[in-house]
Amino acid sequence: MKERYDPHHIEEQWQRTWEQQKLFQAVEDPKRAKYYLLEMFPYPSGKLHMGHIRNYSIGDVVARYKMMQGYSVLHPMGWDAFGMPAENAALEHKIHPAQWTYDNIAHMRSQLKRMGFSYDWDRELATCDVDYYKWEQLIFIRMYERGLVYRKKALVNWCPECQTVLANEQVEGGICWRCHGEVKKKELAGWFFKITAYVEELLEYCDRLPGWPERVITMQKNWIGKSTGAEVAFPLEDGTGAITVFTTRQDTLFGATFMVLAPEHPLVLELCTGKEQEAEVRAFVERVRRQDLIARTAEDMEKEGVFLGTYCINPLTNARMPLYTANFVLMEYGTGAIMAVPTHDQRDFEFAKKYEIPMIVVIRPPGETLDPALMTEAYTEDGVLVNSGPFDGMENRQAMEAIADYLEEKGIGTRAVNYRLRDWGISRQRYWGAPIPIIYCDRCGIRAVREEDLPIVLPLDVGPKENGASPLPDLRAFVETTCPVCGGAARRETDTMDTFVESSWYFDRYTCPDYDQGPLDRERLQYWMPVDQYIGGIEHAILHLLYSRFFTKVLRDLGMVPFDEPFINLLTQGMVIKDGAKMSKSKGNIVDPEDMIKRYGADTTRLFSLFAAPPEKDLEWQEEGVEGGYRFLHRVWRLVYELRGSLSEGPSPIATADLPPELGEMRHKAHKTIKKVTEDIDRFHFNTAIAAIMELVNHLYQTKDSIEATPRTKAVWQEVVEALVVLLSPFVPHIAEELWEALGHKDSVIKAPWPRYDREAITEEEVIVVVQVNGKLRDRLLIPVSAKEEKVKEMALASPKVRRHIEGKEVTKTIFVPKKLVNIVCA
RNA sequence: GCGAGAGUGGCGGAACUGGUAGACGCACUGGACUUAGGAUCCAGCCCGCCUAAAGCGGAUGGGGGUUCAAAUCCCCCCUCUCGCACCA
Repeated sequence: MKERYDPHHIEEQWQRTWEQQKLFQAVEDPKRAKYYLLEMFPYPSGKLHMGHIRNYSIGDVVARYKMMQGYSVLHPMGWDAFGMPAENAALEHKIHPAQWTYDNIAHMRSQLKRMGFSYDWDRELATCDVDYYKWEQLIFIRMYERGLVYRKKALVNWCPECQTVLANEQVEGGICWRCHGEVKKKELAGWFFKITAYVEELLEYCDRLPGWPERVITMQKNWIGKSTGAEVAFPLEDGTGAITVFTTRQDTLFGATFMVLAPEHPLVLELCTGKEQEAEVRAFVERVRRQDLIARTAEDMEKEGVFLGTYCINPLTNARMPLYTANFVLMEYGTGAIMAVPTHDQRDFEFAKKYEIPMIVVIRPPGETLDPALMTEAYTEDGVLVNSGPFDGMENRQAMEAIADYLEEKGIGTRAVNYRLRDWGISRQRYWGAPIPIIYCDRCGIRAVREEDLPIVLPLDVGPKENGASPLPDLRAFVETTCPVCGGAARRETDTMDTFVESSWYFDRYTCPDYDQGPLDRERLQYWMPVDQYIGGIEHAILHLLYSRFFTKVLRDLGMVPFDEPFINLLTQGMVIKDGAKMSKSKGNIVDPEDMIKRYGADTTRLFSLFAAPPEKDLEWQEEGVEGGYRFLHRVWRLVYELRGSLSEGPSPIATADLPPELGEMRHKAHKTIKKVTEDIDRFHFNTAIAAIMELVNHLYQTKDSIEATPRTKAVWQEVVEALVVLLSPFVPHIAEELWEALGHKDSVIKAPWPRYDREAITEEEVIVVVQVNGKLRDRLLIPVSAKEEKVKEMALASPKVRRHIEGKEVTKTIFVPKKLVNIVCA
């Protein structure tokens, strides 16, 4: 054993050993309980960043810990390898996206290996491999057959920068999630996954995911955005039809005084045609359409609209209601038309004030009356109905039900449910993605590729065009094909799939990455899935996590997977921060993991990222803190080095009972540490687990020189130092292996069973009992645990420090908490 | 505006179900060893009174409450972070 700890000397050596011995190979062993630990796979952007290091260090602790506990562990790694950056790099560096991607994968793979993560590399997959995406194409076809995929022309989110369509989930406040550019609206045909077919189940199962963070669940529920109310038909005055609206406030129906249609609503132009307002309406619609998305949905956007020159009839009051079109009504939600109740909806109120539309109060606040002329804002709270015919005097909550019943009876409307969730648009007008397996035939229409004709291989002999556009539409060899039905000439779809499709099922494929009879090998899938613990960033709270849940349900209904939800437990780790801001190139506050490894080694890098903050919180990267971790590892090394002569050769049984006090104390401390570290890892408190190990090391330093080396001492030292090394191993595996070997072991430390604490060793014989007078700490007493309540109270009262404070006072009460405290209350 | 979470030393953070506030680490200060040390070891390190110690008092964003006892529970307020945001 070397005198000094030298991480560079040992780390790569152990990494080679692990690889050669295939120590982390996952095996489907029916005799053992399985544990599937998964971290979100990375996009191969070039090199690892600190966020990756943190994510994967957290995962590795859990994986190694579970392995040592005897679980059969699956801990895989792979690459989310399709996507835009590869195309950008292609243009910038004149390199093919595939080349760029595979180069990056090679580099990042070596970085991951250099960190010593316990992956089963035999299961590695890259989503841009045909062997992966061909199965995705098969799933697409199955979904198409079931009507879960459809094509439609729609007003979609278009990112001019990325030159592609984005799904709703991929637009954050009008900004592209990837390039942060402004998103426009554009009319375009594309393919959609019918995620709305599963909306109820996705919502319902939110409450059956107790292992997920509350806030992720909340975000998903909000995104799904279920609201219940009614659809009501308002007949047009001229009898030519009706306008249907969705409302959650049917209790305010008697107060609806006008109607508003979204500018994109198909009836807008039809209704104003031939009216004197026509020109004005057309101009308004044009103007709103040109407004960009962000401005139009901004909160402070002035509400404006124009009268269509037409009226509806309120089916309950028979009142005439003018029809408007206005910028604040969205075509995407509900029916694209609303009934407006200015007295009880703030938006309608503002609009009505501006255009001087009549207002009728229909809900009276408790003990008050409202005068529309005097109102300065809408009254949106609960109350009692007025001006509502037969419903007058009813509580509005009840009126919601009563009026819904009434509408259904009269055939005017029905109860209805609305969701914000829209179908998932998956067409991307990009090259570097999985081709959508569809063929257009002039005679037979749109046809799915036949299963036996799969895969539709993405041609690699072309790349993005000079202007960034996809080369596929111009590539005759790709586009020109034959119709699977009539055999005549036909064209291929040239859009590729959203890369979120790949990441929606990769975790399933890890269970059987070599399976060639279909997407998934049921037997192996059944053994491993669902994922026991998933770890990744909060930024996927909706996107990837919602899509994956949806996909799981689809695959279940296609008979491919036998479960409802993919991830039992989810841990969302915080960001890595430097100088108070997220690490980013533009801020210039990047710490490159590569530098950290060069300077301190992988173990120190891992140690700091686990010690500096609990996983779910943001982590501030501090160089001094890293130094501290490095120092600690040196300290551990030196401890083992100095004790190397005082250790026994083999294990020998030890009983706490007959040990001299300082040895008993040492065992006591060691076993308490085992307990603490085990409990802390179980609840992901890695920072306090490491702190506990540090305390043990400090204790050993304090006692080591005062203990004589007798055979019995050696046995205790051996036990304690072994425990120390084993406890450290999930966090800093390389140094642990080296020390484990120095302790005389032939097998890897990962083969050592996770230690169990000895109940007897952690039993306290004496405890410190705190004595308070009127809740203030006055003394601490060392008291045998066996001491009875009366005895302890007696001792407390006898303490001079206590007596000083109760002198001359009357003791009214004494609180006794066994093994903890005595509180003497006096007047 | 709505929803969620968080405010603890100079800093990162501890404190599981109310029971010693500040574990552990960083930074800082002093000492030892040393040719030297930014290596290592030991000690100190919330604030105030006091030369110091003992002692006493104060302290977990602010204010109030419950309790023998509150960082922890309840109410009000302030600040910050995140998510949603004209969703009818």
